[in-house]
Amino acid sequence: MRILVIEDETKVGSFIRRALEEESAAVDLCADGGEGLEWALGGSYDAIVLDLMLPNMPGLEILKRLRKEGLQTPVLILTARSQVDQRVQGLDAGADDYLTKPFAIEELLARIRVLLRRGTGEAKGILQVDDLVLNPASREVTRGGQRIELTSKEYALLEYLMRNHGRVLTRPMISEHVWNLDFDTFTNVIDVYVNYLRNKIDRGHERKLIHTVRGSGYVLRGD
Amino acid sequence: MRILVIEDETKVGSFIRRALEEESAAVDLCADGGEGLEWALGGSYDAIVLDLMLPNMPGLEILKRLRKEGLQTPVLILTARSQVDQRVQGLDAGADDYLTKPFAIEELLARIRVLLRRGTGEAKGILQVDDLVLNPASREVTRGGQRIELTSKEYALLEYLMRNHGRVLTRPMISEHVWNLDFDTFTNVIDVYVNYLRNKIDRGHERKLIHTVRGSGYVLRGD
DNA sequence: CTCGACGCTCAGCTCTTTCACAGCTCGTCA
DNA sequence: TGACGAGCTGTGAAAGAGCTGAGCGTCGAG
Repeated sequence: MRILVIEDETKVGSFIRRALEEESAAVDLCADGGEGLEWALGGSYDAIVLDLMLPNMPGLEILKRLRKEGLQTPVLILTARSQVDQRVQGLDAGADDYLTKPFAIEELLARIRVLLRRGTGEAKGILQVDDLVLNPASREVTRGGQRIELTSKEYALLEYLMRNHGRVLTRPMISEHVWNLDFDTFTNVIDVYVNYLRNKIDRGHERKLIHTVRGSGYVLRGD
Repeated sequence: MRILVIEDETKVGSFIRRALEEESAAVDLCADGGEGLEWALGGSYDAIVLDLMLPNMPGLEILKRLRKEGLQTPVLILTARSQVDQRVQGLDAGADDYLTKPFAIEELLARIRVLLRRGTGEAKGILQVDDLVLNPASREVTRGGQRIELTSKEYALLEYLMRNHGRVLTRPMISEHVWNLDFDTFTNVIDVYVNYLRNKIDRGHERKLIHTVRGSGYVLRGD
């Protein structure tokens, strides 16, 4: 789960970042409007949180440009309470939802989950591959009805695999989405965590869901 | 698939290289501008990734010279966020697309796929010859709906054959694009791998797709 | 402060993949 | 038809990709 937060107030920004990271998201925080636009265009994010009051470039402008470029990523805008008109303009410009400051962080998390769900088209936001089920809202994972306990990183990895099931995910892609690293670390963390996941998810099951694609990466697949 | 990456930051460069190689591309990495120009002109690449900020020679200069020499290879330029003007100049100078740093590797891969597709004119990037189908995005190959498992090299070879189906490909051409070797090694690896592919793709099928052109090379052809 | 959970590194092991090589087959041409 | 060379293929060695158990540092809870 890769999320971009464009917010100039550092306190608010880092607060949001922290909350999202505790939900196992990989978060990029950006305090500048123009910069934020570039990041959004190049970053393949799953969702964007956008403050409408920014230096250099008004948030509304960013939003319009993103949509003009054909970017479909869900955007949640933040506005001051008083600025009703901004909010309306924002929604018109292609925002998917809004929140007025000040807001409860719980509220923000909940709304982001809704947006993510909308994107995948999965019913009720629940991800399912074969008899493996992941509920992002409760962070609960089960296989064949059996509950599986995962650590934060394991969960993040599994969620990424499930949201992209059937697609081969290369190590650089995984490292970017789950670890938020944008360079090669020459470690085998990913292999290690895939192994952890296998032990918890595939061990003892007839049908394996996590498959290695030698020389390429990994793929989560049912059939 | 042969790709040239001209990028002086070694970390970024090797990260890109790795990502592309996991997509079965043959990658040449070059950290110097002048050298990069030579390579690009001499190398018959399918695509070029060009950082605009390079030592010795500005990336823009390289691009202009390439186009002046009549090279049509698709070029994806990388720019720093702030340098909007550079990017514009780059596009004017003949770049096919751009990406601003930092970018998600996934985004880069996706854009390169688009550039490659543009060349071949294939719809949605899916390659098809007779009932043999290759999906570069998911790295999946099927014949007559039947799934075929390929190793990395086998896949790279098949992709090359399919992107050039109907054309006779000589051994030096194959060796350059799939193995990234530019001299004759006096081996018969290519014959060996063509044989592997035949076993997986043509064996048991009435219509053979891989044909030997004695004294020349190989060709993938339907009917 | 202590303990356990977690994130991660590292090194040794396993098994696939890649490739060299040699003997074979088959097409071509005299 | 026979000789030659191009291409095919079975065998096995070497490399390397991936797996996994051991262990270390950090952080938060008790």
